Amino acid sequence: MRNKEVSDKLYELAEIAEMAGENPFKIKAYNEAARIIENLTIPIEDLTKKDKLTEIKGIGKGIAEKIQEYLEKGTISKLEELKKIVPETLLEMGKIPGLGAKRVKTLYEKLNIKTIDELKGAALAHSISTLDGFGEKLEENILKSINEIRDKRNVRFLLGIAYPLASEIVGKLKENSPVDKITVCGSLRRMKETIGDIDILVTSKKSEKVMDYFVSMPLVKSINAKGDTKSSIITFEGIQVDLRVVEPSSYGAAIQYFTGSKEHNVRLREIAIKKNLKLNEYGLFDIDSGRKVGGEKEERIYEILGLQFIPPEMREDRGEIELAQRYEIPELIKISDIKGDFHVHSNYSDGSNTIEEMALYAKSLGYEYIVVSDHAKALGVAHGLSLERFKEQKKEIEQINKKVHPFKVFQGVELNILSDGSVDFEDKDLSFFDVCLAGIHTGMNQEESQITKRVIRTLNTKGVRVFVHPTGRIINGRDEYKIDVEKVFEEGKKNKSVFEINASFERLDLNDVNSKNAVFNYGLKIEIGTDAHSTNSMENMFYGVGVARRAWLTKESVINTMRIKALESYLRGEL
DNA sequence: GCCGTTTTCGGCCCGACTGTTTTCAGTCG
Repeated sequence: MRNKEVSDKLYELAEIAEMAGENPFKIKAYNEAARIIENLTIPIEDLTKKDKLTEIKGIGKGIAEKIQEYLEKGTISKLEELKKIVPETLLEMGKIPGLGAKRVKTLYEKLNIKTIDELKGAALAHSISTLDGFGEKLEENILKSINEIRDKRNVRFLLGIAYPLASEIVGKLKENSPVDKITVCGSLRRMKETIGDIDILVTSKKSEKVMDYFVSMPLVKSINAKGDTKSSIITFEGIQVDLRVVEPSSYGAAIQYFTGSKEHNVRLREIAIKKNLKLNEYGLFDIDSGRKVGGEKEERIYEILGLQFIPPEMREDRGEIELAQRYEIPELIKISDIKGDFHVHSNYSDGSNTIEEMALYAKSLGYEYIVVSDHAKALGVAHGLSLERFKEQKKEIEQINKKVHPFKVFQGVELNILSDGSVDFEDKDLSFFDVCLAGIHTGMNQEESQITKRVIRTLNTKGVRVFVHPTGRIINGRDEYKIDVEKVFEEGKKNKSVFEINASFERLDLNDVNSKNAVFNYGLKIEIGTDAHSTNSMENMFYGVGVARRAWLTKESVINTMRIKALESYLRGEL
């Protein structure tokens, strides 16, 4: 699947075309096409072969030809031509806050500035402020930004770090300041795997008091801004938190606006225009009369636009708007649908709690079961267990199950997919377990064909049912290993394999796009497991459900929404 | 460059902020 590659190429084309001063709407079209392909779940090369590219909305004749050219020759002639006019180093300059395509172009044309170093030199020599439209202030800001860009590097925080922090702040604001309504918006509300900053929206009759308290919270490291309607702080973790106070009559519109995504909002405003309405963060207005027709409630905005309400997690303009127009938004899976955690560890391997402690904690979360899936022997660093140890474990589990009945501990195992695709134990021994999970823990640097081949061999091993953390990525830490997910899904379909959404917030693997692909294009089933190594980590289930919701999944696609009896039948292959 | 329940031509989201400006361009989200 070469979608990512093609979409990156189109983004690059858009960036360079912008620097070259091409028609802004052409650039918009390139960016739009890139984004669509990025989120596409079918391989772009298949569509190209079947000559079906232009059937995708947003891809016309021109871009289709460019994609075809790229897939065949590895280059796009238009892009190569632009590169001759625009030095690629200008793209780096464009990333400096305050410098966009227009200013970069002017700097290049008038002062022949091509690199950040040259830019710094020019700023220090005060030659930038001599240009029309450039002033001393801008020159100063450019210098400041150049110094900042080196340590900033667009940091995004993990959902699992930002979410608890946001909840804590909301709790404090409710408790200690006169807020009426309060909602967390932005990518956090959409449960995106990483978060740029935290946006909190409130209504209040005494906004100064809310702001005073907000900037004085103990977790505040520094204050960026403090005003009547907006304040902004940085916490000790380095996360920026923005707080906005809005009028109650605009609250719904503001929530909608600040939840995004940007692309989703753009589509909504386009729909509004067609209905002779204007949508902004203050409300929905009739264009002719200027009269406000909505804004207090978010649901009402969707309703007036002729749309079914769209859950925040779906708001990425990946087809959810079309679905809402047909009133076909599915009933997404909820945390309360989860009946058990499918992937936890105990102190038999590298977990820190006993099986019984894990079981009791799971019970307190309202679960009916857990699958204890300790590491098998090949993973020495995690105290992987021999078959003999698993037999001892089985005895203990039987004892615990008597105690915690009707709650049930299933005995699973997390097998290692070894470099040749075999696993820790022989095939005949796998039936010993209630369920066998398998994952890659070593040999992650192999070539794509090799990794894909070994996973396929494992999926074809009788007894192995679940493929855990299928792409191996650690967010902000390690890239996915090279694996042909399409081939693996295809093979999974033949073997009725289950794929994991690993709910550990450093992994969230499968991610939203892959999960959606697995379920909607291959009919695969998903298991959500926290991979918890201690009782508390079982709370991360919430993030896994977030990924599932972003993938549009209903509870029917997720096997650990089943009750015990149904799951037992399913694991026996009866369902 | 894309698109069409008024359109195959003429549109293409919206507002805030900043800095440079006496009415606006550029950038950003």
